[in-house]
Amino acid sequence: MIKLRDLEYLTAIEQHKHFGKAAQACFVSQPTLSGQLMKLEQQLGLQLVERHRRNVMLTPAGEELVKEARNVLQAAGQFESRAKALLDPFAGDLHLGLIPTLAPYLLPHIMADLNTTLPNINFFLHENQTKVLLQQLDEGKLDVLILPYLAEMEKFESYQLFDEPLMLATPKNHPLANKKILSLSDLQGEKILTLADGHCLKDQAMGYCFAAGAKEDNSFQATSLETLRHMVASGMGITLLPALATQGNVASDTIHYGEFQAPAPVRGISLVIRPNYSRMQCVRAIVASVRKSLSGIIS
Amino acid sequence: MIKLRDLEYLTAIEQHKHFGKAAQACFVSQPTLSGQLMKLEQQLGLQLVERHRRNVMLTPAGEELVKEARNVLQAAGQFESRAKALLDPFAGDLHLGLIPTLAPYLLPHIMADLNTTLPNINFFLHENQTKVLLQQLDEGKLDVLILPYLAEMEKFESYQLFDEPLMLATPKNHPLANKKILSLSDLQGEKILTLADGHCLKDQAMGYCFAAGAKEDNSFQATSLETLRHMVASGMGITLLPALATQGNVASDTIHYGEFQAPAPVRGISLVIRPNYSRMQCVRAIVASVRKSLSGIIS
DNA sequence: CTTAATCATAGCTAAAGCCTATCAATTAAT
DNA sequence: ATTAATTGATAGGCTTTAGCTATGATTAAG
Repeated sequence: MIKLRDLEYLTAIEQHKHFGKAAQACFVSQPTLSGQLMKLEQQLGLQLVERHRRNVMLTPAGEELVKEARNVLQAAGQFESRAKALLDPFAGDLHLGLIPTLAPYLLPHIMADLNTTLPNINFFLHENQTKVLLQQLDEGKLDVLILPYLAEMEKFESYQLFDEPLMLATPKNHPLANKKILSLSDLQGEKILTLADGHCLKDQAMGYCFAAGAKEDNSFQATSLETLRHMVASGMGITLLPALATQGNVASDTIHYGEFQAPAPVRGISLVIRPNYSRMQCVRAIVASVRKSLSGIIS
Repeated sequence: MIKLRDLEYLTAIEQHKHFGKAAQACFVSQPTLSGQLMKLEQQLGLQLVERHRRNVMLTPAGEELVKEARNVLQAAGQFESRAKALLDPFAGDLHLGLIPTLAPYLLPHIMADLNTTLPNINFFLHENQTKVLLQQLDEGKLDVLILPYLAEMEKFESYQLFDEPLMLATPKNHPLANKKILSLSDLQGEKILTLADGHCLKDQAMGYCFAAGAKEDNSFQATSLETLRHMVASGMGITLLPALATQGNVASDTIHYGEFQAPAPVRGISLVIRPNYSRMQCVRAIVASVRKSLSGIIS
């Protein structure tokens, strides 16, 4: 296998037409350069340099190969400079995955600060259900997930970001809308509107509801939180909504969002990465940024 | 300095996503590839590979650098294949220098065989006076000279090709034209037409003439052999012409070419190269070819 | 004839690449 | 659940090689 150093020696010879000066330019001794060049010639099986006391000159083959050598060295230089450019741990593309019940309500709160603290990161946002996100994370298509932590994620590495309370969404005229102090047990006997299968929010919310003695309203399954919200607004039932989705006074004239007393149902939002993920500095910065952004919004 | 082998390891990892298989593809052991790749990462200061038991994947930086690495390796491959193509010692360009008093008369005899025996050599023909040719040979602008050997060429390497006799060119009606047996001493008292200064033929011919007691005709100096020949044809004098220039019956109706008896004046035509010239096989082939071509023409 | 310049040679050292053997962690299977 | 197999990392040792200094040989120049 050819060696880059030898190509440097060859081009130096071409440049200086003098072994001593060429060696000096390569920061090696003259015998070293002489020897390596001879080895190169031997390896290639052809003479590259005509050696005369007063006048070193390249053979035609040498001239030809110097051109090729310069190409190789230039490519190698580009490799190194590209590597140097990639050295900045806070630069490059980063693919962030979020679930649909979180993305539209969380992103407005966090993107501004993320773009400020990591100005050289290009964020690509991917919205998908948990199962898909985990698959894509594992495959390397995604770098970072932000979603409710589940036990099945233990093979990954995760950082707790914040606990998002689940609020009770009821029509304004619903009996529970007036209850000052709300507890899960108040749900006993209620029928709860739910999201479609596959949304982890459904599983989580219904987990709390079942435990409290509520039932799923099987007559309907919403495919998005907004659909769910509109169903509540039109008086078709009640449901649990994550706190971030209740902010901004959306439909606040027709829907009442009730807060449960402790222990309130929550979903623990975490940042999830592959173990050994290469850009830990970046991850730490994201964790810090998101926690900071959320600190004023969710206790 | 980056090493090409490391780039091969990197691209192999990218291809196989598996250390063992990548190592096998590179014909090294798995620990070797692992270690070298780690060293490369350390050297660049950035992680290129995410290592998982089931699933090796490249980091974004790794993906970027694999592209660069392939560029480098491709350039290196081109270097090697170019070197291989240059291996043929009987191929490539060859710059041949000849003097004006030889080139037009010799080349027709030798080029056919040269092109046959060295079909992959491109001959470039350069016509100049000896001094210029030697200078250009020394500078590497020329590869091979064919000219009369002079003592000042001893710093070069030379191969005797043939001895070219000098003939006496006289007008048909000149007294010496009828002499059957011609010797140098017959020139005593004659005035000899000569070439311009700088042509080595002048020095050689006049050397013989002076020794024989002839004189230079200072009233005129020809700038080419053809001019000289025409001057003889028009009866302006006599001169010595190299044998090859007298062949083909040029102006044979007005000029008589007389052959000297032994020891006849000759010029020894040699092939001259730099010592250590790289294409000796080629040179030997040329020497053999020229000798062969001339064998039937000049004893 | 001597001096200076220049490339090659000799002998040595230190580093680097590579190997085998083994470990540790994970996955798959009995 | 325990065992077997897979896979990348680690340890230790061997061999090659790139590099050095010192010196030699040859040529050009004063």
